[in-house]
Amino acid sequence: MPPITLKQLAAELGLSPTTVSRALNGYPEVNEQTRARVAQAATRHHYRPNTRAKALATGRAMAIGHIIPISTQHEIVNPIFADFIAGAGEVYSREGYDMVLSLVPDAEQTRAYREIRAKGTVDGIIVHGPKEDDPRIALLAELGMPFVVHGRATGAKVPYSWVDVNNTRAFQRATEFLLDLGHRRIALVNGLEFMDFAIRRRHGYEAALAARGLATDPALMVQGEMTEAQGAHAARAMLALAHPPTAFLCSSLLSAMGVRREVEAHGLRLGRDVSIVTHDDELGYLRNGEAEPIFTATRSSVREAGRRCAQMLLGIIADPASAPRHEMLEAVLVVGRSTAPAPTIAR
Amino acid sequence: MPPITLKQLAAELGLSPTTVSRALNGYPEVNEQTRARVAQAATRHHYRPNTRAKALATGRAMAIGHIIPISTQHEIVNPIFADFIAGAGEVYSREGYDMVLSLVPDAEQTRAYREIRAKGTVDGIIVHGPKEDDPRIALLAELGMPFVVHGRATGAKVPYSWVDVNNTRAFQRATEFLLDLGHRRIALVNGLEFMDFAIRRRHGYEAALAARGLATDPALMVQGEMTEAQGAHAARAMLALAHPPTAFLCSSLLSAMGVRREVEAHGLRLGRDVSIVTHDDELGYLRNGEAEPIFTATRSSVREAGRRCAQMLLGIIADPASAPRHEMLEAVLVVGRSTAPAPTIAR
DNA sequence: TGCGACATCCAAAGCGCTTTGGGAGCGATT
DNA sequence: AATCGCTCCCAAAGCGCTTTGGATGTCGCA
Repeated sequence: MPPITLKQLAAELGLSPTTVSRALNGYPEVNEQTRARVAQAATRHHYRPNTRAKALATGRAMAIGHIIPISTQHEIVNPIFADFIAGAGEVYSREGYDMVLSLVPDAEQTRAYREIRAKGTVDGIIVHGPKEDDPRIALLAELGMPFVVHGRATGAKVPYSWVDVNNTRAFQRATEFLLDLGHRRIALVNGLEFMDFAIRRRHGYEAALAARGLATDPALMVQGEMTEAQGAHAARAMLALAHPPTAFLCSSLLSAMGVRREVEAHGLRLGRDVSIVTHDDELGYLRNGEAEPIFTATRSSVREAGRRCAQMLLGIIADPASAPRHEMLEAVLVVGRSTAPAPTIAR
Repeated sequence: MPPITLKQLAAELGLSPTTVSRALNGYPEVNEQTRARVAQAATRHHYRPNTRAKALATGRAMAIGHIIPISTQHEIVNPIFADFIAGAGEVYSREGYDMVLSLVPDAEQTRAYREIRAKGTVDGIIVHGPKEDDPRIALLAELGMPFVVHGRATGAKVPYSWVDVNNTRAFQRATEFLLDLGHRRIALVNGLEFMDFAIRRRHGYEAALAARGLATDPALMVQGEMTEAQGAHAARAMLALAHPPTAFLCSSLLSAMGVRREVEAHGLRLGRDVSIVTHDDELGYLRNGEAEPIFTATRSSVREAGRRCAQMLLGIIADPASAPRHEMLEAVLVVGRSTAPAPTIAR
């Protein structure tokens, strides 16, 4: 049994489709009594307007697109993503929007965005995982499609709307915190540094060191996929150095867990011999402790970022002519049990 | 500049919309030469048929819905999900389908599925995270909407299509493996046991023990969210027992990492004093080692499951009258460095 | 009594596409 | 020369909704 249509509903009520449509959409030119009758019949039949037809008639798809770049070189379909989606999804379902995902191979991005525009399945787009000089931004701007970037793209020439965490400041702050504890050999276990966020994190780290007159040491800086193995590998290599680091700054909880494992495998104690500060995205299934954090961390909810992005995009769609919007989220530095003053006795 | 329409394209070519449509869709009643002209003009203008209009005309939305239940009690928006989506997404984009996600609070499931059906935004649905006696299955069957369940729902009364890992056999096999190594005190760190997969895993574990005439010990069985903390908590409690387990069977790599941490914190050595076998979903960003596995594991790619689900669903949509389909994926037992014969000397 | 104002409803067009039901043109067949 | 059978194209209807532009009826007021 197919779903009931507006026309059928109208026929049953002895009304015209016009009136029923108006009644349901709250237009004034309909008797309140009739409106009530219509509403009642609608709920009785579980009537829902067909989205495709409505979209065609109104020109609004009532859907937002999330385009996930998939490349052979790295995984963007990552732990961050699920939580971000969850946050954005909350907003969409509250506002009656659908969320459509497209996985697009890196090579076909231009074609894909064009196509999505032409197909008209979505009213706006959220851009994930911006890289330095990301070409997608200029493309979307040119296509005239509303969009919000989660993150920023250093080097973009056109203005655009974004929601981002202050990665630079967060990592600068974290580095300062470790410096204040007396650490001088601080390692950076970063994400892939063609990703914008990773670039900014490194800048923050470098700025903090520079402010104290300290030079960076390439041997203490790695970049890569933010996995547990990455952390373990990095720590293993660095702890074997003649001058090993006394502290690690990690880009994700997973990396931090890898570092912790290797630190402990070396017979060192975390939060005494070695300190770790990590960035914590507050992922649903990867918590940094409960009430009290385990790792000292720069904490910023990616789910909240998802909510903000979604909200901003809906705002832009409602008022497309408005100026680009920006929202900077500040990460808070929460102190856990993974940091302590630098050991004074040389190891 | 709005995207070009069929009509405009036809006008430019001096043809009727009918002919252009047929040319583009490969119908035979059009001159090959004209078809070529049309095709060329189409690509030149980046023409893409408007999905909404096409959907309305054909009655096919060319989209698949993934409904993610969100409940207050636990997170289904979990690490599994991103990888599953990635797998399914591959198939969809290859076949020209869109993927639409809806986050639906547990309480509103019935309403939500009805609504999705009536709105006509999708041609089929993939059901995530089935629970015991999951009501969604009967509901979808009644609505006459094509669907495939990722997993199964013990106790469902109607026939339905599913793709599932043989969780029972996997955990039975893993338990036997540990028993063969001489372990007698084997702990089970399971997922939440109202989830179907967790129930089956427990059954497999119990069956293996029973087959050797061993009783289960409630003190060695926990269930919960599969996080690193869960593993650590469970291990801490169990290692403090008078008769601690010599082996752990974990439902996820994260739990296993938690167990490992606690084991090492107790000064025990993994793969000598204590063994761990875990289930490994082969998540993109949570790898169990590289070439050689770190943990001995029952391994089954959730991304592959996503692909299979998607493929099956498209098959059902193509032939809705066909009988329900089933696909059982077998997990392989891969041996890593986390298992060894049970220590003979009592600790 | 007549007229404008208002409230309430409806017919029809249109969104961009597919699809049914022809119809014109043309060479081949009888 | 009339007919048949193709090939190739088109007009028009329809998918389910919104929206413009009336139509009808009722009421108040001069």
